[in-house]
Amino acid sequence: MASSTDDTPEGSEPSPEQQGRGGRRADGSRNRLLVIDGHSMAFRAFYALPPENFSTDTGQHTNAVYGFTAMLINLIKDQKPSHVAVAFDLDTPTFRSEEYTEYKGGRSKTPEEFHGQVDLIIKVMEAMRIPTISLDGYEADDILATLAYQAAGADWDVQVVSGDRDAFQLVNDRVTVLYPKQGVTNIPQMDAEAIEEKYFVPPHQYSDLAALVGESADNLPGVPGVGPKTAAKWIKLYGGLEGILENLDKIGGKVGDSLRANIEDVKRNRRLNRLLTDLDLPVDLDAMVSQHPDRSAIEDLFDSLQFNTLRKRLFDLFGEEESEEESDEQSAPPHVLLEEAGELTQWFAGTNQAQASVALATETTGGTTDVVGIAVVTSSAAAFIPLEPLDADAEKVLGDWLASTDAPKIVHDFKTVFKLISARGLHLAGEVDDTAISGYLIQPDRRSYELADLAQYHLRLSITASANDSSGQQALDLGGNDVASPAVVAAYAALQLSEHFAGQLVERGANQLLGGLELPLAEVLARMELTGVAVSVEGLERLLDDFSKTISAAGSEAYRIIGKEINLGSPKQLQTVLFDELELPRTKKIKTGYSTDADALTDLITKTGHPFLEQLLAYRDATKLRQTVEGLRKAVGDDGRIHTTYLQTVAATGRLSSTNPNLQNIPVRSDEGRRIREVFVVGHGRDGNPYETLMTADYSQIEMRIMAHLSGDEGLISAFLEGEDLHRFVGSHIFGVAPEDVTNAMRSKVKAMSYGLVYGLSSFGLSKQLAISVDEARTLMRDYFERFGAVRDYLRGIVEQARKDGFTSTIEGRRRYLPDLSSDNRQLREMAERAALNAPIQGSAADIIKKAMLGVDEALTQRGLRSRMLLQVHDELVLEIAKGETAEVEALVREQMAGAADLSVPLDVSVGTGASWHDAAH
DNA sequence: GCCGGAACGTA
DNA sequence: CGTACGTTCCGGCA
Repeated sequence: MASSTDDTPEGSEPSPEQQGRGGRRADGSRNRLLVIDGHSMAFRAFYALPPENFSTDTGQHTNAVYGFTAMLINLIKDQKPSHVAVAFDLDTPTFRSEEYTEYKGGRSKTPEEFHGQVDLIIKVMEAMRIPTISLDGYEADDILATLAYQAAGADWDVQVVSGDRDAFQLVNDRVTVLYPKQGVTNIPQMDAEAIEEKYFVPPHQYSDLAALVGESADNLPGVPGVGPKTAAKWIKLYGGLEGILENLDKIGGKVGDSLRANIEDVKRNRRLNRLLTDLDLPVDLDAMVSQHPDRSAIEDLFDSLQFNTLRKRLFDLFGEEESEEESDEQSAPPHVLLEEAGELTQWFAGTNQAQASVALATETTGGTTDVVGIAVVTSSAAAFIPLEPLDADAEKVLGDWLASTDAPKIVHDFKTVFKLISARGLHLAGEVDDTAISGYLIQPDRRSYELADLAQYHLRLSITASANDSSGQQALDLGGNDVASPAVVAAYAALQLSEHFAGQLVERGANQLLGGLELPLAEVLARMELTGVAVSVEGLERLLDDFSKTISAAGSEAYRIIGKEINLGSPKQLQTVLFDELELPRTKKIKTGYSTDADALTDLITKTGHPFLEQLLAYRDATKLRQTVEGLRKAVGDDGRIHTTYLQTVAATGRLSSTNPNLQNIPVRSDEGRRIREVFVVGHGRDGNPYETLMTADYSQIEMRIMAHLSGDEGLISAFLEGEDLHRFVGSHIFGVAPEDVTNAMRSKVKAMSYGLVYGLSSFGLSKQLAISVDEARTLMRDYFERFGAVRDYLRGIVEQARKDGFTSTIEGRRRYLPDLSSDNRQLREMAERAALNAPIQGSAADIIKKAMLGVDEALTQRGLRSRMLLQVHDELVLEIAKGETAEVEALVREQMAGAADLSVPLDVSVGTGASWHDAAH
């Protein structure tokens, strides 16, 4: 606890001008209370920051929360209060509104975007351990006044933060008001002098002045014709409002008449604007002592609010004490150093069969990361094995243990660990848990599965440095704890986490998903990543040239047309040219103005035919392609292959994602784009032997098949059983024509709708996509559901069930939690509903191809084939086929992919081969 | 230097 | 007012 706020300085020097011993801190300085009018400052923040720039991806606006929190952090930093509290109004009537029903009337309705933000601010305050106070029947201002009165009485300094001028009456030599001038960053201090300068009266008479002048914010009309100057003159002359009332008849002129005519209003104003200082508050001053934030609560909350910079600023503010406070928790369990074969053998024998958590100590130099040591922690022992140096015998003992399937291991991020140690020729097996994956299965929509984050969240355990980022200098010092400690801590944390997760995995029925699918898949993915895919560097360079030519041609033509050079990659500059200078019709509105995306531009072309648009689109296309190619060229490794990284814990539905580079979004839809697939080619083995061909194998219409299976719709199922063109089949039923009479237009409508259903498409969305009227779209959907009613029932049931359970499930039992299904924010709720429609389908497809990958890998290994899997693109696998293995591999791939799930419809797999990815497509 | 927004590639 | 991703560029802000 922060000792600086200890307010009982017993044993220390007594203060000279004691008014009460509570008024002093231990170091002799006065206590300083910061109290904030929550609502008024939340509103200020709300209007200072545009709501559209501050919202979570679930649609909750956070501008007021952000602004409020930022303001608070700044205030704490600048003012260094020893005590902090925030007061809020309640929605209930106050004595003011009871007396005067129009009180604060005439205010425009609270904007929709403000909704829910006060609750969030209160949550932030809880996480920051700052008391929030509200009192039935009273306003926040009265609470502020009471607190200011109490604190000043105890000889504290008080700062009242409020956007309400009534607070000025509280100012005295102990109390100042921080009154925001504009926004929430500019909050000047109003002391007695400042108030007198501005309103010509001392603070204790401000309320008299306000009663005369009126306060429009509170809907309190004053005396017409009387402004601050006149009011101040009277106040000075008669010593205050009381004196004025006694001398009413002496005041001459028109304003005097006006005053007499409105004197009841003035009296009422004065009654209403007097703040109460004698409330019975549920919290006393000592409870407001400034505390460190609840770190894990802040982490959770700021995660969901998507506040990243604020999080840092907040922790920086409390930074020093933080590390001190938690240093105990961060220390590694005591561990032994194992350096010789004998020591290793003995230690591992001692921990035989116990689940052992393994973590690496690594060192990164010039972009490459090397393993420098391995930490092993069990429930009863901990060891660290430095790899540099490690003699051959000892390395053999270690290698055998790591590779042993009989030695159960817990790892965090198995795939990365597997890849790192494989660079040293070591193999990792026997894994029984990967805490990153467990964490993901339990909570698939987390932002991060970093060990430190999970440990903090689930265990309230703080670990500072991750095992992976010991700095170079320390890493060399293998004798000390510098390298060992973070790795041992990491292994320790993973062990604790694994225990913590075990029960939850069982509860959720996720054990099979972990042990039977994700864990073995992690190793398959690791090998795919290590293998990489061969590319033709010359091919990439040729494309770079070609696309560059297109870019400069389209660019200069575009510049010629508009008569100047702008940055065609800047939507902002484009907006100026298109809508201000060329005066083209406005497109759909976006946050920053009007859209210039491809849809909007195409639309403009049909409307105006302006030649600039065509060049712009060509320029955009070509730059996008060049970017892709450029990214690929930079990613080619020394082995002439591109090694992507698959992320197994990112997509909330259970899909993989691919990064660095992303090989799951290589163009395929346009001719020019497909040229990029030509540079992905068949390559050589590590032994230098060439492979024979690439093979692609993909599921056709897997999502619609899953939809047919899950819904049990007889019509859809028979479509797949008959093996007919799905969209033609569906089209023939909806439009009531023979399959062969389904036109292309009909087919594409049906296709769009079928896929749209998987995403929770509305008739509005469908109409936009197909450029038809909403009416026509609605009819189309009605006909569709009339014919395939079980689909509609299924989709409805999904959302209902999910609302009841709180989650959706895939065919393998993978869950996605959707708490927003019961949100009272419509936008949030509808987003969650669409996610609920999609998650079981997209997720089941992910389950299926993951199972297929395990099957294919296993079959390849079992048959001793050299052919290998290279890529996965959601419903497609790319393999590299060794000489003479084409037929056998094709057969096994078909078998494994088709057999990966037992659905009520067949899983159709199409396979192609060729020298390039493009040629292998079918 | 960081971060959000816009745009666009894939399934 | 259609789900799930990753990357790049721009421009405002610190």
